[in-house]
Amino acid sequence: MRSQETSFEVPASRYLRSGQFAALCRTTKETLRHYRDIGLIEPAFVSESGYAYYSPLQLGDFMLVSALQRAGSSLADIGSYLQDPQGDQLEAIIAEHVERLKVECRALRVQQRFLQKTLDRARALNGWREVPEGWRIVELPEERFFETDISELFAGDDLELSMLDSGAMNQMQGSYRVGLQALLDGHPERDFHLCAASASSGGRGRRHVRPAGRYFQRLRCASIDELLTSEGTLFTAYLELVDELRERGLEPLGDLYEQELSLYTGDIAAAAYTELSIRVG
Amino acid sequence: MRSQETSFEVPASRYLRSGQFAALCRTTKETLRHYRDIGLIEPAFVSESGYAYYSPLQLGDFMLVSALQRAGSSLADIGSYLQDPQGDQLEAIIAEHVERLKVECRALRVQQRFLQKTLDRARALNGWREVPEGWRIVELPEERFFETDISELFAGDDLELSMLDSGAMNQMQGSYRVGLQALLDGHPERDFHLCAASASSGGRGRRHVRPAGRYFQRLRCASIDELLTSEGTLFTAYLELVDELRERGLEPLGDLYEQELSLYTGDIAAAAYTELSIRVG
DNA sequence: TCAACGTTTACGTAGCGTGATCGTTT
DNA sequence: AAAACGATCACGCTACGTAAACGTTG
Repeated sequence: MRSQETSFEVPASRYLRSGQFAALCRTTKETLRHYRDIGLIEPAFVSESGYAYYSPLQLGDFMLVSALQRAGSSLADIGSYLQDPQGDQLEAIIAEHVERLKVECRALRVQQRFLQKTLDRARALNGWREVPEGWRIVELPEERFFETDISELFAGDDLELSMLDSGAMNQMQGSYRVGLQALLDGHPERDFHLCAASASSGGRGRRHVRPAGRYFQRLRCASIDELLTSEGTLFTAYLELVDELRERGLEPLGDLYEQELSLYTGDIAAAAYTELSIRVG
Repeated sequence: MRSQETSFEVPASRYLRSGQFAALCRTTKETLRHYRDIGLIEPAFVSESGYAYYSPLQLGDFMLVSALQRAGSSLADIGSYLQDPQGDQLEAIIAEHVERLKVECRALRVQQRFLQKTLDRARALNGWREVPEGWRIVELPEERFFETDISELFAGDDLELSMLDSGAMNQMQGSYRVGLQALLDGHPERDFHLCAASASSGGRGRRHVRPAGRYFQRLRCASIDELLTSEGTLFTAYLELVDELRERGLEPLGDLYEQELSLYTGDIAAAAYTELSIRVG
């Protein structure tokens, strides 16, 4: 347990065996062994019995490798960069990868927001299980968001897909607002808005505030078939909602909000759940 | 090019072929095909000729899949979750993965800082190429950082490794401060500090400000052998620096700062570069 | 008719994980 | 002497990528 070819005594206590070093790097022995096999990170020395010993300083090497790896380099590439650590090549590579990591970090935050929203919708849909009647009255706090007027979409003949390109990430979860007056007039399509809690910088949406208050809330289950076929009568469900309100002696006091609750849209015939909310007296 | 079994006419223009949908998802056709093979994301319908058509709505599915995947799920698991989108299982899974993404996002930022620092060090080391004399006088701005007193480490017999466990990430890049008086007394080890620009919340380090001014800067190249063997004379290089200053008629006016510039520590015999800075009149 | 695009099949690849078997350290 | 740890070898696995051969669309 002592280095043979070096000129000095190695204080053994300062070196780590593969398992310990793996724990320090928060990885496994096998990964370290793989790196040895391809000549990426060699142990500081190897004992006569074949045990590999690493210096704690080599944690820096491992961090460099794993950072470059997550930034998209192959282990082979990383190995060749490390052959000449002083070269400009490594410098350029790192500079590029710092940028990539920034981008990936932003993407991660977007994905996290997406999952959080999906989770919220799943919980909301689960919540409706305890309301077999399909409606309820709830107190909602004030909420602020950005919105885009998409009334024009219903004027033309076919759906404009270009909007999916930019900002599609945040707007995939459908969330809509219909102006109260247009709703009462029987023409919801004339004041129809897409709501998004996108980043404050994104898009040219306008701010909107949904006031706090008592809301009549209703679960709506619409098949995609219905949505695709009912060209003229796309909004009948909205109009029926107004009738339903009056039957119960409730007066609509504000705009109508619709929130998608569906999770999986792969099956084209699957049901699409949405939550309708409208402020009442 | 018309769906056979559905009861309504499909407006073909609203569906995307595999390549288009792949572009929308920012992935490749092959990935989509793989997902078809394992039954993860099926196309909305398949034409008689065998072409797969996807609905733009399915972008949501793809995003859910890729978000869960990056959070650590296998495609097989994701597939079984999606079998029952309403179940509590998916809800629990997502909740867990939101947490994992948060953690990974923090780790990514740490890795990015690490790469940035590595890049800075590489550039600094490259900069010394144009200074063959090995020293120069530079103007440095004020800099603030946190530091930990590690004088005790040099009192005991062997190096304390426990500090590597917590906060090792930010402290791997060696950056040290030696008090001027201790330096002039010939005992640098009595006032020795580890500097780290860690997150403001991290650790119980104390703040320190390096004042702006004219600094005498010197590149030092020490072999790891030297660092490991020279138990008592670990700091001779510091003391020689003070002599060197006086020979040039310069008076040391502040603490000594040492900054690691080495990139690759894997080879035990490799040289370790550090940059010494001390304020002068 | 041609370019661009699509599908299927078969096989290849990177970065490890998983035993099984054996030796080492404490 | 036992339990924990480590090494080596061979094979397996996931999530795709690639090449070939051929059909489809505009």
